[in-house]
Amino acid sequence: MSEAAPRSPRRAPVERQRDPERTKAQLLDAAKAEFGAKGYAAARVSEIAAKAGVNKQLISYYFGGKEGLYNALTATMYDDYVAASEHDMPFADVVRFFAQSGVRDHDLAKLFLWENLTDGAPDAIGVEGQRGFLQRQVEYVRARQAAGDFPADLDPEFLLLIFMAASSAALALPRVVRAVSGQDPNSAEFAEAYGEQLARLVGHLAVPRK
Amino acid sequence: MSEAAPRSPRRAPVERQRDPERTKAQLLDAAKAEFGAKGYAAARVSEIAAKAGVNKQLISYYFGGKEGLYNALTATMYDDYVAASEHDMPFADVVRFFAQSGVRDHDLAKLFLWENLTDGAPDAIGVEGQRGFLQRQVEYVRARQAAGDFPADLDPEFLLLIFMAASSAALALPRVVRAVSGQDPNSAEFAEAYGEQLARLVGHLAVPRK
DNA sequence: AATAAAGTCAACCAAACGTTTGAAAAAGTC
DNA sequence: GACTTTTTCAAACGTTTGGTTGACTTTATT
Repeated sequence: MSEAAPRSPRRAPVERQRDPERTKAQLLDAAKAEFGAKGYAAARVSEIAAKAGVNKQLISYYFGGKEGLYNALTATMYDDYVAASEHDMPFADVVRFFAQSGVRDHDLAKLFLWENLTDGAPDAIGVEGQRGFLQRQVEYVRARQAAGDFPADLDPEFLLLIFMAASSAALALPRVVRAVSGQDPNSAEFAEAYGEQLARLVGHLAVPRK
Repeated sequence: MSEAAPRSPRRAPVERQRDPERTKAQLLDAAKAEFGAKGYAAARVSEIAAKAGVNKQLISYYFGGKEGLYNALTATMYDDYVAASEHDMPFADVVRFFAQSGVRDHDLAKLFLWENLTDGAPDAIGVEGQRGFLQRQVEYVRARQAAGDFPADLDPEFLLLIFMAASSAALALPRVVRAVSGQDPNSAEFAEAYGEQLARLVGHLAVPRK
């Protein structure tokens, strides 16, 4: 082991033993998993720290405690959804997209449901981004309705609500899913089949052309 | 005050100072409110006892602790729903019924959602009653489909899931409701309007007669 | 009336939890 | 290379929480 390897001409990016950015990212990741799985009250900071592989004190150091960590997490929660609002797909596909969000990022989707069920702070952070996203969706539904995708006597706002709620069945009502269909609500197969049925239902709402 | 009132011939039911049944009922009521509002983990037994107006020790005495109380509560949770399954109404009305369950018994409906979101114990109590109720609903949807209320290419099981999830929008996604419609998701007006829209949507799915 | 049983409560306890403290090790600066 | 700041950790702390103990009061039994 005495002969040193020839010094690599291109410096590999230094593997820092200590890296605050990496540590924070690890904590946020672990927090998403823990909060998503158990909700805020049942989540344990020790568990988050263990999952992130760091000392639990760093939660206080970087985020000011459990609550601060939760806030930091939910503040950026809707960015993914907002990013996906640059669509040009038929509404049936949008619904499919929603229905599979539980498969794409299970923890995030569950966190979203916890946040809604708790519904404690009406002035929660990140709501303005969420609101903008939702408003855009409503406008989109309205346009689709004008194009004949939906009957005229249905309100676009309610239509969006109905299909967002319906899309979250696998995560919001897993026990009902199991009892009714016998399938595993978390499986990709179920999400696929469920999204397909939802899309079909949307298709049946189209106003027949004269 | 010396003249005694003429002894009432019909003995009024004795107002007992101590009444285990009444105490238990008060605890169960308070538990439903507390668990429904905050979920199991965030619920506090002291809070439940205070709300019931009794000493918290009685929770251990009668139900064997917090968990026992929760189990006793959820065990009878579906009785109301099961009782309502003696229906003969069109599916649109069933959907309206679902959509307003959050107004009829807000705590119970939220408890149901907590229970689903947690989804910890797959062998939870009371599931057999729930399962029976749901199976009956599926059969009902199937019959309605045969009668032409739904297109043939939609699965009855998925249809039930879709509309159960959609019906719970006000409770499961209150923030989305507020952001999209601006209305108070807990108001009776919203439940009314939302149920109406859901019913209309169901109506549009009916297969046109030849 | 005496006695036993059941019901209720205030005070106390042990465990769990999030946070704080104090110090060590690494990274940055001059 | 010395000095400062940043990052990390282990241990201790104070608080909260669900549960228990033992006494007291009402109800039932004889």
